[in-house]
Amino acid sequence: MERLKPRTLSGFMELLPAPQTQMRRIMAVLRETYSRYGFTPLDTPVIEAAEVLLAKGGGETEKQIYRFTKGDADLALRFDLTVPLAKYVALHYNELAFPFRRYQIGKVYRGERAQRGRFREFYQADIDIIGDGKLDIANEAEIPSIIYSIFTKLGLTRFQIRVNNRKILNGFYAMQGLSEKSGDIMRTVDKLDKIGAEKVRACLLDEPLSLTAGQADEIMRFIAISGTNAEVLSALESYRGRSELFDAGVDELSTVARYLGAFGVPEENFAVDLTIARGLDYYTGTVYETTLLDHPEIGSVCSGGRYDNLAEYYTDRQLPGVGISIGLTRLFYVLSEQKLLNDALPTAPADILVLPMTDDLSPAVTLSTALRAAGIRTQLYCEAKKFKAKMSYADKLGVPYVALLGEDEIAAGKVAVKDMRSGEQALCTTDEAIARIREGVAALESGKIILG
RNA sequence: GUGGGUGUAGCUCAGUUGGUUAGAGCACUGGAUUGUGGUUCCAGGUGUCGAGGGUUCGAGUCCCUUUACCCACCCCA
Repeated sequence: MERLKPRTLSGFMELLPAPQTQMRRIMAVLRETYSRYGFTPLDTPVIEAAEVLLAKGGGETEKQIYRFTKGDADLALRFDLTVPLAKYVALHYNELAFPFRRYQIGKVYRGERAQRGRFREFYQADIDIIGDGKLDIANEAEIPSIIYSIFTKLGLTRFQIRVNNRKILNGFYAMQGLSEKSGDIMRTVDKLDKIGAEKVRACLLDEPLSLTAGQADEIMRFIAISGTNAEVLSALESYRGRSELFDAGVDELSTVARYLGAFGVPEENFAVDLTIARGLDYYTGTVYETTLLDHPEIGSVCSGGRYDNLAEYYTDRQLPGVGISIGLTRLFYVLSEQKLLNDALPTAPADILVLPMTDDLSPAVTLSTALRAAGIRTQLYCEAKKFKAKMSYADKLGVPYVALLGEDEIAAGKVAVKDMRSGEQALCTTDEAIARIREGVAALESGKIILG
């Protein structure tokens, strides 16, 4: 028979059991943290009607979306979680309580060329707060505080949540008479870290932007504003009075910075940064971008912002919101590549493997049941293989403990518990075994997911 | 969509100016060792050399086409 060569599509992440366990651990931290801030879990279909996902139309989305037909139905795979949220909120408006706070961790699909750290199928972990008509500015400070909480819990310390405000940028460009070109200018300025000030200035002067030297210098002077958060905000004050939009943006940014401290985010973990713009054009106010200070080459691992009208394509109601998305697949890929994942944490599917040494499995079944009842993750090895093969299996799984049940142990009413790391073995009663394993597992689990 | 690179064993890769039967490490399986794994030693390899065509006495090697993957750009998480 001709066999097909097994393969996984490019741009689709497929993990082995141990890294999959590490991935799940990170997801668990996200769920717990989101939940602790009062967000409700949401799940929406991966497939939606193409017209729903493409309501906005045009641009990159249309080019990258996976679209297909099934019978007469024109269908597409979701390319983010925000558009499905907009549909969901518009559809279920009457049954939801506002502000509506939801989190969603799900796979999204983009049919673009796969690349290092860029996937065609990847997890996004989104949180959004949707208001009915209005949404207070304080929400825009709470969102990054959640990111701070998550990153800290994962074990990261050297990271920075960079914050800016689109109103400041749009107001500033309006002052310069450059409103028309503001989008392209922002995209160019956004590359400052990557290509440097000289090249950014050159891009501003070149086609298609073709700014005057005076305009370019004014922009370069503006984005060069840096220093502590207080210093940047105070520098912005000198531009006041020339654009209502700009002034509103400065007010918002100042408020967000002030609240962030109250939410417990240390000064060193967030920075007011005037170069942050974010590509997505639906942001209208605060924008965020989070980077790891020791790995700037990674770029943003989490970004988001404020939008004034989430569901405009589906309802007449004004539904402003603020949200952020963690690119989980990319984050995991990068952490794994940089060897930042804590491999001391157990990745075995069980805490103990019970190895029966007798033909009759009954005593082993009884023991396994007792261990499971005590909350210990237990795998029972049923196969009648050689002892060496059984031990080798335990080793490959990476289980920290093995329980040996042979005739001697059964006769004594005990079990031999072997610690696979030290090689030490002790004859225990079932209760003693439970206590010993619990203690050992608790010690193993106590580490952070990511090394400092 | 644009530009560059690479396809040889499950994985990472050698393979000389074209020359007999295509190799290594790792992984995997068995044994040394019938109640002790992770160390050591021994044994185990037909793989359409990505696919199709061409040049040649002869192609893994040279040429053309094609396809897949990788990297960068665009854009993004």
